[in-house]
Amino acid sequence: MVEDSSRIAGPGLRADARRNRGRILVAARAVFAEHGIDAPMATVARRAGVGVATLYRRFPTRDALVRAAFAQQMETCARVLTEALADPDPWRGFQRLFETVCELQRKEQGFPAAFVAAFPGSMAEHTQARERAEQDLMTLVRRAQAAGALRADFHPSDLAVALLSHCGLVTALPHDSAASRRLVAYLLQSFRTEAAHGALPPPSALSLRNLPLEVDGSQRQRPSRA
Amino acid sequence: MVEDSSRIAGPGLRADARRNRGRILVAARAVFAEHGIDAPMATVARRAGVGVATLYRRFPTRDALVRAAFAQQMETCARVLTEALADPDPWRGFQRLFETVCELQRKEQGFPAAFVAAFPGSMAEHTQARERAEQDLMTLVRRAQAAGALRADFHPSDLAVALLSHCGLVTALPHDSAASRRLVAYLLQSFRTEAAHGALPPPSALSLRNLPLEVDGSQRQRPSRA
DNA sequence: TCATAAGTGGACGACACCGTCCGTTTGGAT
DNA sequence: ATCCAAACGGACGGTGTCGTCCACTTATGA
Repeated sequence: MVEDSSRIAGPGLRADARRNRGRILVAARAVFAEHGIDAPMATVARRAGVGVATLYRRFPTRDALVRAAFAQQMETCARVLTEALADPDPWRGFQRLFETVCELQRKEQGFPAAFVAAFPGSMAEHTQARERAEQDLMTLVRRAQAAGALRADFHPSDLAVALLSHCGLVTALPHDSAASRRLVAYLLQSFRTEAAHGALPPPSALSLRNLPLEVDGSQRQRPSRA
Repeated sequence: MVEDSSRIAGPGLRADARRNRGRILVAARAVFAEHGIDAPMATVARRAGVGVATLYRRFPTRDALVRAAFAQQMETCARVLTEALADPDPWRGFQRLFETVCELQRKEQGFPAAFVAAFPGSMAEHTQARERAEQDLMTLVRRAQAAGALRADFHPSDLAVALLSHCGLVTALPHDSAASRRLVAYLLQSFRTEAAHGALPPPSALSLRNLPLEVDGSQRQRPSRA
């Protein structure tokens, strides 16, 4: 533990540079949460109190910034998976894993978009960590199934499906945590073996006509433009 | 039925104008499906074989274009709801409603984004239709609950939650219909009273490391920018 | 056939974001 | 105290989208 905050916020950097790097990451999370994952780089820079050049020098591409900004959350996910694996009750581990990741997505507003965007190729560095994670997940799933708690036809990819759909929900309704909780509860119940139809969290206040979204032109989109 | 295609494609318009209007709507659906809901207006115009001015004259805002482009799908949703209400078996009606809307979201690629974007305020014109839809939905839900098929603590807003999360999923994985089907099946099962854990459709090919998404800068986002 | 109003298309100015270049400032080692 | 490489910030040219304006074309009714 010789290098302390150095590792998280950049080693071999001059003191001021390291400080700025940290500020940028904080600002990035805030801005991404507020304006979506592709807010102008300049906005992040301004919020961090640095010039654009500094931002670009530290993070050459938006992708690099996004990844760095949410690396901590990604690590949390991995840690939670490890903890889940360590739980003597595999179903409880599985449940906590899912609930915790969803809670993270709900709370860290910019995270869901980053989460979805992070799945793709690139991220070559993390490939190994990912492979490990996938192994762990498979083990957890098998154990929970062997314990008779997780339905036998549950497939590990179902977790990704569930997490991605939850991402979509919290992106559409960033402030309706009731909705998120409901979805999580429903999904967990459908993953269980027995229809242990327990009590659900309270429903969302959502109705077909009252939805807290704006309509202005700029909206969520997909890949390239033209 | 005096005015025929006039109503769908613009009344009181000159013949050529009406034709162009139709072309624009077709082009818009295609472009939105391919490039996301905020592809450049010029792209739509080019694809439709008209000038930008024509596009803007007919649809002053992107929002108007989106709404018009997917009005048909919205109407389909409403029709399906009516059909569901007419089904003697309320649970089957409910199930078909959910499955059909999800199928529509899956097939009409641009539709999910439009669906999410359409919920918000504006749309004042359709408010009445919406209120009607909400009434119908509540009736359907109550009937299905009375029949003992839909769990008693199901809340109408849960349908919106389910649909929105499904939107998120198909937006993230536009080509993985297996994932969509799985989610639909899981949700329907968790809505049922008895844990009639029937067979699920085949799982998605999704894994933690292999995901068919791109990473380039332009990404899904939320409302305003700065 | 003709008159004309409705319709059309592309050029154009305004604007926002991107990412780099460069002159200035500053941390930290001697 | 001095020095310089590292770090900084803002200005700037490039690019792409928006939405309007206007001169030209065409459908339609007399």
